[in-house]
Amino acid sequence: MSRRVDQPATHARMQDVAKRASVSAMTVSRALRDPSQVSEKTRRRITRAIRDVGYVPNELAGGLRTLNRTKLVAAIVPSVRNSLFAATSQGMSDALRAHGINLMLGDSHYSPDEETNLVTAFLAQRPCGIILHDAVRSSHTRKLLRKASIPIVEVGDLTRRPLDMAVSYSNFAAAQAMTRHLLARGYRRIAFASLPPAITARSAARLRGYQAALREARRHADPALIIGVESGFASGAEALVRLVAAGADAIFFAGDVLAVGAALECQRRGWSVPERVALASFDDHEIAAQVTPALTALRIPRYEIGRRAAELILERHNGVKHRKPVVIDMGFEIVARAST
Amino acid sequence: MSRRVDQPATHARMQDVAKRASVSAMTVSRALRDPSQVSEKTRRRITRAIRDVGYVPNELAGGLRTLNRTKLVAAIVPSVRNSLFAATSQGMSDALRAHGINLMLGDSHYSPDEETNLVTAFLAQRPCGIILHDAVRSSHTRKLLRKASIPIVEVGDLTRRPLDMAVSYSNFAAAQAMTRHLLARGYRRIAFASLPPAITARSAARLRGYQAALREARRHADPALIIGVESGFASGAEALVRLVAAGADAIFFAGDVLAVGAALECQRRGWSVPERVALASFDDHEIAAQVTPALTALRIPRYEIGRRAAELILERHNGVKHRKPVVIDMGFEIVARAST
DNA sequence: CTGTTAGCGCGTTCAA
DNA sequence: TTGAACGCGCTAACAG
Repeated sequence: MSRRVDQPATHARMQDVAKRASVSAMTVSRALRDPSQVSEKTRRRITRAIRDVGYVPNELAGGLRTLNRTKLVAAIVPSVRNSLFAATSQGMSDALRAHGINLMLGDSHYSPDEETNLVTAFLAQRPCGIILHDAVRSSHTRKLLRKASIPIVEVGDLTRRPLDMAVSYSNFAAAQAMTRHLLARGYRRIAFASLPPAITARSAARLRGYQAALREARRHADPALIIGVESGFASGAEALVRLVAAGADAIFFAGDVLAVGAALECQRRGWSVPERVALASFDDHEIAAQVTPALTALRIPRYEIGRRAAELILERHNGVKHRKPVVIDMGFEIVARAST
Repeated sequence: MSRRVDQPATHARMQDVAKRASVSAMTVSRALRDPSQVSEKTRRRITRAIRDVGYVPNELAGGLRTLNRTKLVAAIVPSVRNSLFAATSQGMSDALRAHGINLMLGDSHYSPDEETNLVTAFLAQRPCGIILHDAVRSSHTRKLLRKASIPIVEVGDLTRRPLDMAVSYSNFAAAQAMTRHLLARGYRRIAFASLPPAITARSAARLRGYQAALREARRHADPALIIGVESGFASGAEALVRLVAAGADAIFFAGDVLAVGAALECQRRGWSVPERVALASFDDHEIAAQVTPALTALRIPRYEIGRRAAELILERHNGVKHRKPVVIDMGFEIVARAST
């Protein structure tokens, strides 16, 4: 060992491998990145030496030298544990892993400020790409992102002017489609319950979709039938009671598991669905199909969105030139079930 | 700019900031890491210059220089999207963020081989700590982990001999406690349904806990009442039917959302719970409390486990010497509800 | 309080 | 096919 004594134990360096294989570090480097440049015999000695000393290449140093970038893609979602965003994260993770790139994941707790801080913290790690669920508000941060000149994908909603690229479904179109579905089924007093302002941008787009559908049908949106509620099953149950009291004959729950909470509350109260009130859900959680009656829901391709977003970054990484701006609409689907 | 022309745009360097503020790079470095060492006036110039050029410190280079480590903690869970593991990931993420450290997250898809590959890929990034949900089997990989000489925390189960540290609940004790609960309620033919072999280690520990409780009560475990099933609501429903047919008067679902699936199936069939059959769940999913009747469940502090695991890494990082081996039992709780 | 020198581990470039 | 020198961006150690 040429290393200084008194040093805490650390990883073996390429140099250590080289010494053991009686070659130079350079040859080890080549053997790892393009084995064809190294003779069979030398290669075998090196491979052995790598195992012997337990060498793990230092991507930190390598990244600094080559691109000043790590083989990491950073992603920011509103919540790590929320199963909807987790599905998207899974899509990213799977696609990236297949190409030897790893995922750096953080969440904003639905706070624009935290998101801003996280962006900076992530950029400091020099990722080779970044995926943002929500649009970044701070103009300084947007500037930093552009300056980073790495591929950026936004996935929370379709946007006309992405920072760089966007992969999503349209919150507006999805809400509009579900409202049309309810109108087509003959419901006249369709209520809309969505999450609180924290996620304004998306909630607002959904509300506009709902209103647009009503307008098309020459119907007036009764303000008493539009409410914002907290997340969670219990909130769904509460919203149900309030909206039925306000005369709703159908409720479109535009977020989280609200619709499931409402469905379970109907069971407890013995309210028949959809006779007394019809229920529709924004996301098709696995549980939505299991309650009685099964819930009509929008199926959003969340996993696929994550996968596609990661693929875009990989493509760019491999030199593919996209004609900017790239905006990919991954669509959605209405799964009509017994609740409407 | 001193940078070579023809170079693709890239981040500003500390040098660029220094030039703009008419100081040396070293002063910029100090202003960032210990502002008290720099005069007020200089500091202001530097702060301004940083904003002007949109400088984001390069942790890649800094990490290489200081510790040969990034400010990243790597974590490997069986599945990114599964809400149970996601809760643990959230705990890690929150605790780390509070200390300016980021999370590198990957999943093994429940495969020991993929986990092994991922460990190597992660170590190559030189994280300052690593959190593993499942115990690493490959002895070569275990060797690499030890050689990395970074804090390692295992969180999937309590173990006698952790690689380094462990934070978890005891799968054995939890299953034993729930089985005792069912015995105390007077059930005589208690069935056990758990997930398939992929997660053997934990499933096996749970099975042993179940068997131990029966033995204590001088009861024989009827092999017909012990089954392994796939994950998902539908599997829970199927298992319910099979086990009731086999004469079970209580079923302990030792994994995933099986118990919820069974509860919903009981509703559909009009089977009264717990009269016809009692149901108990391993994890206290939010939905477990919402179905009718509400499910008795084990409350596992998954978020807290993630948080504590991250904290252990941070402590070690800050020089705290733990008396090895560190094994922290975070316990569990039985939430008795109407289903038993 | 501020600047200079040197080098973290690797890969590019050039020479042998 | 292999090796030596240099530098990626930053910071520890030492000077001034």
